[in-house]
Amino acid sequence: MSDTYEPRTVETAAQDFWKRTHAFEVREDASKPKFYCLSMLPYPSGALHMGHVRNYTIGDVISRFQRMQGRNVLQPMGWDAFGLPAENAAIKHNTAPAKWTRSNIEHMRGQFARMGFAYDWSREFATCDPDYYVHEQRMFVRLFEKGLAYRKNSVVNWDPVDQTVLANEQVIDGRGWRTGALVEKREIPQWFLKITDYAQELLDGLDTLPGWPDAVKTMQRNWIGRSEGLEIRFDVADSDVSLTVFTTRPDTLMGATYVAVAAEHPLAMQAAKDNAKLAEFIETCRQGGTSEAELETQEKRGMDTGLEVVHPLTGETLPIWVANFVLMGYGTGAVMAVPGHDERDHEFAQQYGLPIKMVVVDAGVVDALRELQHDLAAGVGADPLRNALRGTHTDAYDANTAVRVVESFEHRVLNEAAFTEYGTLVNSGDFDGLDFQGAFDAIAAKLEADGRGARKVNWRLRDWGVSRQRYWGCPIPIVYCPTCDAVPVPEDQLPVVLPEDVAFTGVKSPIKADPEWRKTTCPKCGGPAERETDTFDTFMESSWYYARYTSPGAATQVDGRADYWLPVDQYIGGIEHAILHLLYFRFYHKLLRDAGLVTSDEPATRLLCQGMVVADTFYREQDDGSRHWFNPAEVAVQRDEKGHVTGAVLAADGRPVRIGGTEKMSKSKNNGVDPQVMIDKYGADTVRLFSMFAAPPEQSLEWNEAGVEGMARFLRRFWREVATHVAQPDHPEVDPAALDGAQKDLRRQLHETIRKVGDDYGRRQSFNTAIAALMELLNHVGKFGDMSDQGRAVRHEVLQTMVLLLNPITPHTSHALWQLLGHAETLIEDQPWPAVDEDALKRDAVTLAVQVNGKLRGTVEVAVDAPREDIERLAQDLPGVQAFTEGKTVRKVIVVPGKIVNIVVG
RNA sequence: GCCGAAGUGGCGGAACUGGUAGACGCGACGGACUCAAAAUCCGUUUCUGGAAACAGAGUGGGGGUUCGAUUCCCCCCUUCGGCACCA
Repeated sequence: MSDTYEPRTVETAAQDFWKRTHAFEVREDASKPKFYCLSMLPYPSGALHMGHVRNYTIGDVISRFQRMQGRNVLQPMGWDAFGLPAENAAIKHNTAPAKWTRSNIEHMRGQFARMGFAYDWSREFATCDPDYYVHEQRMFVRLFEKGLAYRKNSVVNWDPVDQTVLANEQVIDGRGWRTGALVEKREIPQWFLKITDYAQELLDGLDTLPGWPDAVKTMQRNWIGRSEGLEIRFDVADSDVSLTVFTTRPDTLMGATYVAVAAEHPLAMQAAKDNAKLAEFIETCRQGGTSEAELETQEKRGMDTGLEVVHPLTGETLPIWVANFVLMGYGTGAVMAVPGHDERDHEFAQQYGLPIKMVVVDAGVVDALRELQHDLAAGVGADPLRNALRGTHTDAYDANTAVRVVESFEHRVLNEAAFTEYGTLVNSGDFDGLDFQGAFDAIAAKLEADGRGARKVNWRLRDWGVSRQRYWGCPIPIVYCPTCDAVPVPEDQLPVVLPEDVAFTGVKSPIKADPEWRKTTCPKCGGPAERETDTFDTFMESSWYYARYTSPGAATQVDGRADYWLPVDQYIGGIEHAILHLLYFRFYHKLLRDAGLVTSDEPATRLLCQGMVVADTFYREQDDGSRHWFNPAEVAVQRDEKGHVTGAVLAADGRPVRIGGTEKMSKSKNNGVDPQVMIDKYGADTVRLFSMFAAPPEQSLEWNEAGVEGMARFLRRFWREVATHVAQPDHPEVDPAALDGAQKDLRRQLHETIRKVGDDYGRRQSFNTAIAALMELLNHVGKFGDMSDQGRAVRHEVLQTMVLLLNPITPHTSHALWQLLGHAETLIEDQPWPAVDEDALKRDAVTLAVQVNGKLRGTVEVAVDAPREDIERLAQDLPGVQAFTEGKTVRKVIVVPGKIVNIVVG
C-alpha cells in the first residue's frame, strides 16, 4: 500500500473486491430489518451526466450508511428505456431506437460501476424488455376489465406539415419544432386510466407521508385540486336544451352576466352552422398548442354566439359567448362568468364591453351601509346599496364619508378589478346580507329544490391519458374489431411485442406505417381485426419499476418477495418529478394493491428531492444576433486582485467571451461538464465527495472545478495522515482516565463529530455539513503533534473512526485505508457504525455570549453548572459591557443557559 | 397566468428549536520550502472608518412582533422548478 493517494489503483481494487464477492447482492432475510433505497431510474441517454452523478451518489451514500447501521439494504438499478429521444436519435443517426438504446445502456452501466455505486446488479432490467412490459400489458387488460381503463376523444398537438402528433416540448411558440408550421389542436380517440377514481385517496394519503417534503405534498394537493361547489343548469332560451356549469362561488351567481363555452362545445358548433364569422372564430381557436401554460398565457378572445341562457334565479337572459380559454376537455366545457368577482371574467368583460355587477362587498362597505341605513340593524335589507345611497340621513358628515366608501368600492369593482375575496352579499335579492357559507347553502338549497342545481365535489385532477402516437413504447394490448369494437388481447397472447428491427427514418411510427403488423384476428369473434398502434406513455413503465426490483424473474408482475421489501424506505429523485411521476407512482401502487399484489397503501415512506446541477455559461454574439455557447472548459475566467470576476476569454484565441449567468447544465447552453472527464482526472471518490459537499442535496449544485481540487486535496491529506500514523510504533489502548487536556479535547471533538455525522446522514440528510465536520476534525488531528503513547492512541481512534464515517461517501478510499490501518480486506459496510462515548463529550466550562440591548459586547467563560447570579455578575463586570451600561439602569438580565446573556439597559 | 421553492462575504455554502452571522471549502493576498516551478505547509481575508484599540453597518427590498430575527408575520422584487405528450 502506497504512502501517497492513487485514486485509480485504490478504486479499481475496491471495485474488483465488491464484484468478486457479490458484495451488494441481497436476499430477503427475516432476521434483519430491511432498507429499500431507490433512486429514480435513468433514461439511458448515452452518457452519464452530472444530474445522474448527484442523484445516484446521494442514494449510494444513504444505502451504505444504512447497511453500516445493520440493515439488509436493497439498492437496485435499471433503465427507463422507452421514450422520445431514441426516436430523435434514430432520425439523426439512422439507427434503430432499440439498438441505440441498448448500446447506451451498455456504456452507462460501465460508468455507474466506475462511480462505485453499490447496486445489486442481479435485479437489473430495461423497461423495453418484453419480459418487463408484458406485466404492464396484463395490468392494463385487468384495468380494462374493471372499467378503470377506457377510451375517449382528447386533444393533441397536430403538426399539419409532418402530419404527426407533437409532444408539448416539440411545440415552440405555437409552431412545430422541425417544420415551423402553426400547430393545431386535433381530437383523436385515446386510452385513459381512471386516476380520478382514486383522487380522494391520493389526497388523503399525503397526510400519511411525514417523510415527504412539504413542498411536494402541497404541490400534489393543489394538483389534485379538490373543490366543493355547485353544478348549475342553465336552460338555453327558446329551446329545450341546456348547459351545465360548475362553480365554487355560487354566492356570486346573482352577479353572472354571461356564460362562456369552449369552441368545441355542441352549442358553439350549432350556433356556428349559420354564422360564418363565428365558424371562422372557432377555427382560429384550434390554432396553438394544448399545454396549460400556453392556454393560460394566450390572449383571451371570444365571440358572442347569439344564443342566450336563462338565469336560474332571476329568469333574465344572459348571452352565451365562445371563449378560447374555456376547454372542452376540462369540466363541462362551459363556465358562468361573474366579472365583478373573478379576475379573468373581469378582464374579458372589459375587453368586450359585457356588463359587470357587484354582488359581494367587504366588511368596510358593510359598515358604511349600516351607517347609512339605520334600519339595517337586523341585517342588510332588500336592496341595501340602492336604498342606502338614496336614503335620508341625519348626520351629513358621516353620510358623506359612508357614501364615499361605498361608491369607491363599487367604482373599483366595476372599472378596475374584480373583488375575489369572500364577503357579504348585496344586490342579490333574498340573499342580501348573507356571508359566503350562508349564501352557498341558501342558493344550493334553492337550486336543488328547483331541480336546477346540485352540490358537487370537483377535482382539478384529470384522468391519465396513456396513449402515445409513437413507435418506441410499449404496445397497447388492444384489438379493434368491426363487430366487437375494442377487445383486449387475451392473457395467453401477451406480450404484444414491439418489433425492434425496423427502419426509423421519418416521423411516422414504423408499426403505423407497416400494414402487416397491425393485421390480426379478433380474440372474441375470430373475424379480421386490427391492432392498436399507439403505445403507452413512458410514465407507465416508471410507475411500477420499484415493485419489479423486489421480484426478479417472477412470472407474475411481482411475487411474495414484494411484501418483504416494500414500501421503499428512501426514494431519491429530482424535484422536477414532484407532481406527475410521483402521483402516477402513488396511483399505480394502489392499483397493485387492489390487484392483491402488494399490501401497503403508499409506495415510499421517505422522499428526497435533489436540486439541479448548474454551471456558468459563456457565449459570443453571432452576426445574425444568435448566440454561440462555449463550454466552461474552453474558457478562462479573469479576476481582479480582490477576486472579483472581471471578464472571461476563450482559451483557444484569447479573445473575450460574454458571461451568461449560471444555468442548469444542458446541451443547448453547452455548459455541461462531463463526469467521465472528472472521474478520469480526479477519481470517483473525489467526484462523489464534491457533489455531496458543494450544496445541500435539495438545492441546486454549482459545478466548480477548483472546488473539486479542494476535495482531492482533502483526500490526499487524509491519506497522508493515516500513512504517517501507521509508520509510528505501536500504541496502547486509549485510557480515558489518563488523557491530558489536549488529548481530551481531540477525543471530545471526535465523539461530537461521530454524533453529528450520524445525525446528518440519517435524520437531517445534510451531507455537506457532515463533510465539513470531518474536514474540521482532520484539521485538528493534523495540528495535534502529540507523539506520546496516549497521543498516538487517540490519533488512531480518530483516524480509524474517520475511515468509517467517510465510507458512505468515499467508499474506495475507506476500503484502502481500512487495510492500511492493519485490517484484512473486508466489506466496510459490514463494520458496525462507530458509537458515541457520552463520557468523552462532557465539558467543564462553556463560553457565553454577552449582549447589551441585543448587541454583542463580549464573552464570558463559566463553569457548566455555574449559578445564574454568578453568570449575571461576571457578565456585568466585563469591561466591554460596562462601557455600555455605565450611567444607565439595568432593567432586565436574560440568561439562556449555555448560550447567551442579554443585559437590557435604558 | 396558476402552483411550489430559493435569495447570506469575491464565490459555493454554515448557523438544526428565535440566542456570538459567515463553520467548512474555493478564490485572493502575504510568508516558508525550492536554483526555479509545481506540490505542500503557515498566516490574513464581510464591508466602512481607524495606525491600532475599537466603533458603526450588514443575511434580496420595505414594514412588523420580540430583551434578541438569516430564522416568525405582512407586502414587494428577482431567479429557478412544474403545469398533464421531455423524462
